[in-house]
Amino acid sequence: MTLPDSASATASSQVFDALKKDLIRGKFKAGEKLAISTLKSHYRVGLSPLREALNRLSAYGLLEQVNQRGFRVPAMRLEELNDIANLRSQLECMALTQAFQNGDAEWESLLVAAHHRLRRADEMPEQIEEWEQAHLRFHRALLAACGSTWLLRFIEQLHDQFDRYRRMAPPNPTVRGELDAQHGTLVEHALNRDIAAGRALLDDHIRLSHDVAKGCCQP
Amino acid sequence: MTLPDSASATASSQVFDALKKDLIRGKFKAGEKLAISTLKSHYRVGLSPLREALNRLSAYGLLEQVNQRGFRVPAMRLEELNDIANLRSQLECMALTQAFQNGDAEWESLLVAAHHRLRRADEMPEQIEEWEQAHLRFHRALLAACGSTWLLRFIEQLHDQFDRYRRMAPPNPTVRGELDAQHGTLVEHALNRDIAAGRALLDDHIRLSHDVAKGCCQP
DNA sequence: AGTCCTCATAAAATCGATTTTTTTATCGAT
DNA sequence: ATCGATAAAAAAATCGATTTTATGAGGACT
Repeated sequence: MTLPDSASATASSQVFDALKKDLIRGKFKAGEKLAISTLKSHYRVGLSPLREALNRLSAYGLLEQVNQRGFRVPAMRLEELNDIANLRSQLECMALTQAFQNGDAEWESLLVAAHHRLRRADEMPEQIEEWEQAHLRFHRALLAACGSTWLLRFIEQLHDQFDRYRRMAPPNPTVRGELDAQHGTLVEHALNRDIAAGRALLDDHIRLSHDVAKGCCQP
Repeated sequence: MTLPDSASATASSQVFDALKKDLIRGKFKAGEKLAISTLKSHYRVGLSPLREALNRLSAYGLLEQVNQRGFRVPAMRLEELNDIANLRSQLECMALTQAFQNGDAEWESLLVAAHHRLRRADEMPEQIEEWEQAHLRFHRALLAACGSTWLLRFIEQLHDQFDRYRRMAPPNPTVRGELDAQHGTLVEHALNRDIAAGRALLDDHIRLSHDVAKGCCQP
């Protein structure tokens, strides 16, 4: 008897998820070449599902593939971080505008709920992964009502890219407190449908995270 | 002795390219489920490279993958076409602004060259694939100098999505002539660095293509 | 010394077969 | 007749082995 899993995970998708998480977490060195046989034993999967996951990850932009010489973790370049942060700011402000216009009561309550979970996670600084997940979900919830599937897709992709840099950088408790406070204010602006204030604050928020993330490129 | 190929293509990347082309061309029915064994014999490749290509294509958004039940060609929905066209317009106008600001002489000459090739292709209406390639390259060249790798990446992805709809729609010779003319005017605006005119025209251009492409959803 | 070749090794890519899961077909019970 | 269970067939996913290609060490030649 098999469990009625939400979506019975194949080995491919499991190792995809695990690898994605580890790549964003910074478990691998930037620029490192991945040794397939090592990954195989580490993630306990066969060659085929592993290669399928690696192929998906390079199409997603978390790996680089060169044709006859395997897979490589992308380098961390300040120039690219700037590109990611700038674009992220533009796209998220675009989405915020639409979300504030289209969002209904259901959106509001999901956003408030996501924010509540994030504040709970703020209180337990030792559980990093829980906070990271709550944080990602909060930002998703903020823009979820924007109405554009493709915009959300690109924003998610940029967010993952951005996090790869941010999580590599040394933490800054002062700034961290400020960032946390901004989340609450963002919710207020959302409930007030104050687009101008929301955009300005989200832009600040990303700029501030950007400053933190820069710490990973020039030590 | 092996040929010093530009980048020795693996079976995976070859079938990826071929499948991508066929998907955009509309060789498969929308919503169709892909029969792996059929593809295998059609593209003359083994299972592993084929599956790797399919995985890449679903990460790219040209296929949908459901975990234990294979790969499916995405349906064509008017709503999605609208989303793609809107976002494409926004992102391309963004890129155009930056390209007009940053573009140097090299950019100008590559753009003029790409336009020249496109006009040549216009003259031979029977060679569709050649025109399609020239057209894609022209639009790439127009925005190439924008300076943002990630923006270009997303635009390329949206362009592929858009083309899947456009190429399914019945051709409209009248509009087609107008669209062709717009390409020339876009080059003029680029050389004049007239950002406002360029954005307005590019927006029109996409809107007009959008109208044509709509023909595929409601026959 | 430096460059170019050759061979040995390691890694990537591919194949064919096997295992697992889904889909379809069949049959019996209500 | 419809529903549900079961068995057979088909398809997807995975494995292990093989083939192909890149990498690196050694040696001959200029």
